[in-house]
Amino acid sequence: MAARPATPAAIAASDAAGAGAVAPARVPAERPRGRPCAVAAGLDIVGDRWALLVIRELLFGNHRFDEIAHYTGAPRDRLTARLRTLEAAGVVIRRQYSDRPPRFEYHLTDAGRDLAPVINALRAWGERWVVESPPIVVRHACGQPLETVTICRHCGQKVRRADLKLESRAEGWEIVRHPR
Amino acid sequence: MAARPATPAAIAASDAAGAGAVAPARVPAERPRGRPCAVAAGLDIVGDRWALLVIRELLFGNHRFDEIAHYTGAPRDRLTARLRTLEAAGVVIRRQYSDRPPRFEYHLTDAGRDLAPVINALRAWGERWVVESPPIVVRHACGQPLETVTICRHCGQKVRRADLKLESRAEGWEIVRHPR
DNA sequence: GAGAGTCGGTTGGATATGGCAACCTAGTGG
DNA sequence: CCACTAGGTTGCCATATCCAACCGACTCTC
Repeated sequence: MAARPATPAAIAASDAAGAGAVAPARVPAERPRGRPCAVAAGLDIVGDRWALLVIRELLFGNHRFDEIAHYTGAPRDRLTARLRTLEAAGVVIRRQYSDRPPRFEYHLTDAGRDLAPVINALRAWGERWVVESPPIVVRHACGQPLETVTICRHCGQKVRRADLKLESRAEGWEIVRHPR
Repeated sequence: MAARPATPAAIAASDAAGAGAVAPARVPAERPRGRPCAVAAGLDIVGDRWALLVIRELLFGNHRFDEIAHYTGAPRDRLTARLRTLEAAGVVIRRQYSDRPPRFEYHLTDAGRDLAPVINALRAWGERWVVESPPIVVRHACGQPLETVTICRHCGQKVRRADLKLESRAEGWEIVRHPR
């Protein structure tokens, strides 16, 4: 598996190095509270108001600051800060495409592209439970509107909640104490 | 907090009657900017720092205020506020299980349970790109650690990004101007 | 019947973050 | 010279968030 640049430690380190003069950033540093969990760790990176929308636009093929600002609706200063933290987390890379004047584009790394399933799951949920009619239609190669099913890679069966067994490896953070 | 006008709450209620009928919902009034999009609409409901962690715990079987506060690490006042907005959005319901003293539990609605794929996708991403070793192991019924694949329901093929065709139905919000 | 503990919150105050418009720099085009 | 573009930065203010402390209505234990 590829490099894993996104550990909170790495972020904290690169932030301390003081590369940019921007936003003191909400770097995770520590999450002393709460269950240790990959979900929480992921949310530390993409769990704010704009991050996933930025990544949506990058997946759509909009790579420039003004495009992203326009299509997400994020305030420009927030966008600047978020792009920096996403870069520090290894989710996007900033690429200069013009020397003079200096101009930049933002692209997804492998880690960033790998967020597509998260966004698709969220889109599916939003379409089902929130919006009236989908403002964006995603079609699969087969020509039909995309409807996704999640299956287990090992056995090929559809994943149902009842079929999952959870096991906590963190002491003091047991799961399901009262399975009500 | 401006109570979110019972958008999806109505859906859950009318779900029984409404066959395949979708959402008498209206797109959240309060996102005047940015591309209209089910992802953004979803994030308006579960896109803050704590919402998905709360839902994670409810999926784990922890239904009481103190449990949720402890396992998520959310400050109690934030938790109160988030539970209220999630309730207003129809994602959780608040259930009294004791009259005297008054005591309450929080449970997921169908809409809330339907967020499991989002959380699983996020867990997969976090395990791959953020954490060193998964603090929680999810096993499928087949006995193997769960690894998920997303497939298209129509054709059964694995969904790859290159196979997706996007089509915006919102005027002025076209997609992919430079598919770089 | 005194004291401690449980549960589901509120309250107050400090701090961090977000939103907005205006501004800046270094160019290009006319 | 002027207008315009891209990619931000700055200042100001409003709101959200964090945290610890507190509270009310019980129950449990001694």
